[in-house]
Amino acid sequence: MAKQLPTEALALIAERFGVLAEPARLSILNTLMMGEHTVSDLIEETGLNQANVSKHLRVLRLAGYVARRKEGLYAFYRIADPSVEVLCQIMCGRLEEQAKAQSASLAIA
Amino acid sequence: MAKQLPTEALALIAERFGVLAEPARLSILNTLMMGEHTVSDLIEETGLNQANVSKHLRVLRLAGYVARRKEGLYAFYRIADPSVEVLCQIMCGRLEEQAKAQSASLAIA
DNA sequence: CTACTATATGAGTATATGGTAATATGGTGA
DNA sequence: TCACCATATTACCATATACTCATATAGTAG
Repeated sequence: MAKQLPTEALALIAERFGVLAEPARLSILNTLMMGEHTVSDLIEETGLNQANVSKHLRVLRLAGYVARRKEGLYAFYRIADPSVEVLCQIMCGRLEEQAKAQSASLAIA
Repeated sequence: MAKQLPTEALALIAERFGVLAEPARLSILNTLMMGEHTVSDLIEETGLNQANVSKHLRVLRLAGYVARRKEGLYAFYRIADPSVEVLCQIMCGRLEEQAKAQSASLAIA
């Protein structure tokens, strides 16, 4: 089915996954899935501090997951890549299945 | 569409993404997508050393991405979670789109 | 201009993790 | 038993990165 991917491709893919491998960034993305938000909104919603949110947004933006729109003093961020939601849904589905399987095996034992 | 996920769920999801955020592990998974392999096979296919492959396999196994079958001296590993392939395909698709968009914008400039 | 606000960034620190070498484990065969 | 093999694990080091504090940038209002 799949061919061996070249080293560079693997590195790029790993990097993209790495951007999602952070609870803080997932929290930001999760909030943005409900619509466009300013940085201030995100600070409030996620409970993270300002510098932290700003830095994570930078990472997300450089990876192409989110996009920015400036308006006056405010910066509005939004999801720029619809696949984010799909990826998270798949992960959530996996977690649920594994939790179910685990509780089932515990019930047997 | 999506609700705010609890902190614990975010941490778990991040951890799962983190397991995929490693070129070496992706290389192993990529090889396993072509079928069951022994550790020795994987060492040869990926070019990684023995300890390294063994460690990454442990991480993949604990995360539920791969499963192990022992037979005599050999350990056979296989993909245990079909969503791995989907996740990687989505990522590859993103990379291609972004590369296309980037070259297009360069052509304009 | 100054003062204020929202956001971005730089420096420093602490922690996590990948790579490697050495060793341990466990199965096989003489 | 011993020798050998495949795999797993441990210890150590080096690097990467997330968090915090402080500061910079930039827009707005007076």
